[in-house]
Amino acid sequence: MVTDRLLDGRLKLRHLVLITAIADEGTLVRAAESLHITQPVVTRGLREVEDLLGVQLFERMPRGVAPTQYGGPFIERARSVLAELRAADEEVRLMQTGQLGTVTVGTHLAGSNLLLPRAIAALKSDHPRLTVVVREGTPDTLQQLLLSGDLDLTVGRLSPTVPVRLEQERLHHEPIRLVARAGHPVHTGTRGTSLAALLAFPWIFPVAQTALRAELEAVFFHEGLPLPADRVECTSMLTLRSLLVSTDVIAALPMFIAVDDRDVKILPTPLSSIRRSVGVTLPKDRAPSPAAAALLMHLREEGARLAALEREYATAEAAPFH
Amino acid sequence: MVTDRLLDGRLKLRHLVLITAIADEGTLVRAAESLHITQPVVTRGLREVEDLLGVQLFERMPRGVAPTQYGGPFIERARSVLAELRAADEEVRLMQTGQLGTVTVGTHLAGSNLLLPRAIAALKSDHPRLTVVVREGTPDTLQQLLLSGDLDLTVGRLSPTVPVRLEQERLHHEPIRLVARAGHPVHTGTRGTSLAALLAFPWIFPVAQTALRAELEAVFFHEGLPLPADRVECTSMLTLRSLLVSTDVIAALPMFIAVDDRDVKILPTPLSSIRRSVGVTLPKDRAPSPAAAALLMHLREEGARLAALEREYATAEAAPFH
DNA sequence: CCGGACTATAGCCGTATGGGCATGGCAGTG
DNA sequence: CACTGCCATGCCCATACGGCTATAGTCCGG
Repeated sequence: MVTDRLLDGRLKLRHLVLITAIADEGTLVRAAESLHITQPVVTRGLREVEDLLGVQLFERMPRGVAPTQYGGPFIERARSVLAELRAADEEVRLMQTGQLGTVTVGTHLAGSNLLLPRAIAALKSDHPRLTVVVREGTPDTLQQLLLSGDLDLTVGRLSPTVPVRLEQERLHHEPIRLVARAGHPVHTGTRGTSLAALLAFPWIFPVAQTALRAELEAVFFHEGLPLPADRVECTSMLTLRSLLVSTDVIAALPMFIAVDDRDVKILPTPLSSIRRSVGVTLPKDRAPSPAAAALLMHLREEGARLAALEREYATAEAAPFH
Repeated sequence: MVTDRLLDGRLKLRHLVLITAIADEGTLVRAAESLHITQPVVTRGLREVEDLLGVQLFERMPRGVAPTQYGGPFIERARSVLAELRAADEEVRLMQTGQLGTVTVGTHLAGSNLLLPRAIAALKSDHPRLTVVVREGTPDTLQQLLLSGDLDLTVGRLSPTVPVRLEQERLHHEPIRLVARAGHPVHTGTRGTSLAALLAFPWIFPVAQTALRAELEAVFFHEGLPLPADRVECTSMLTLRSLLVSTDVIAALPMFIAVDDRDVKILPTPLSSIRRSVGVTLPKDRAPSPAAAALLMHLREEGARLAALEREYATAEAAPFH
């Protein structure tokens, strides 16, 4: 395998630098100057390469040296090798500063509608060459991917069960609200909007095993109510919204998803116990890549902004004239 | 200029080989085996590169090592650098053996119709990747180009004036014959085909300054005849042939050009004094490039073949029943 | 809990490397 | 003819390079 004459250790990168310098300067003396060494060293270095290749690279002339038939192509190769190395160096540096690279982020519904898109947008305007990969999945799938190293981080509702080797960071609270379509009878109805009254309508429930589902069930249990009899379990956000606007279904949605949608109205029904944190989850042991760190920074920024927004909404809801 | 961390002399090609070996083997121990060195050397070498780059290239795991985010791209770069070097090596070797490269050959009419094309064809079937450049020109132009190094060699009628620093090599004799078109009156005429009788027709003469022209003039002088009154001087072979087949013109042509052409018939008029050698001219000082040497070899081969052909024709012409 | 498979660290060593200086030779040029 | 650029050669020297051995540390599987 190491049968190449060139790669058996005798040829050094120095030699390539030397060759290109000679080619650039046209003279051994000037090449020596440009490399801050003495001329005999250049002569010897050139000799070494030529002996190694068994070929004369430069023709010696009274006014300097000129590439031979072999020299020309070889010089070009040398240049391209050096350029490649410089590029490799540059690449590493860019990756170090997070200007180049890939960050793979997992998400599951909560946080993915506002927090993540905003953070990605901000990240991209900072570092356009950064690649962001977003993968959707259920929380436990995503945790697997995090642990196996296929994901840099996940954004979403923080789970109460803290898996070892993963750490969570809260970014903002995103309250859950019950919603129904804009023209839904409940908005004008006389039966009120108590949880019990809403049991008469069909519901969309979060699919089992999600944190939100568990919380929602806890609410019903806490109020001593049965789960709605007529319910659909749905993971697809698109399907969910379609059902929501075209039928009389009731759903529990993260507040910011509901707020953003004109065809959907939030019900005043209190769900005080459901107020869980949205944040990022990332592996505890290994440090995030620079790219991941950059995204994380923007997630924190946008998270803080959303937290401020939430406080506004909270006070607005508390006000009597709403 | 030498500000690159990578190229300041600390990074060695060894390191690149090392990195790729590690990537290939997946284990420092196996990499060490494949390089026929001991494992600590590999560990240290890897450390050196990582320190140099300020980045971890491989993640150490209990069962071996795995490329990090930085490692992957860098390994690819390293591979491509090494591949480039191998290619450079290969290229030089191919050029050395004449399998790759360029040979530039000059030619002026004689020899260019059979000898050169055949030699080129033979060369190409040997070394398909060899580039052959053919330049046409007058003998003195070509000699200039030979001396300046723009030509590797020329093929053509050997000139009697031997320029210093150039040497000639005879390949075959190519006799000159007088020719006329197939239906030309001279073939059936009663006035014979003596040179004197031919003076009545128009002629095409080689352009001044060529060896052939001088020789032709010498023939007329020797026989005590004036030059034909009606004559055209022509360098273009295409034009010449066109005139030859469409008019009653007489021309002097190298035998093998005439032999090859069905529309043209050779006149039996003897031109004994015109029988000059065709051969190659090449610079005396510098050795021919491998590519040029390869072409030269084929020129000699084809030259010998043509010389044999010439002997056949000569005996055929001498025979009484012709 | 031990053994096996890796990697990491430390210390050692000969020699090739990469540099310098001085000098010589050679081909144009004034 | 002497001068001026260049390149080539020879000799010298410190050091870093590229190996080695021995050993320790860590994780996993049985």
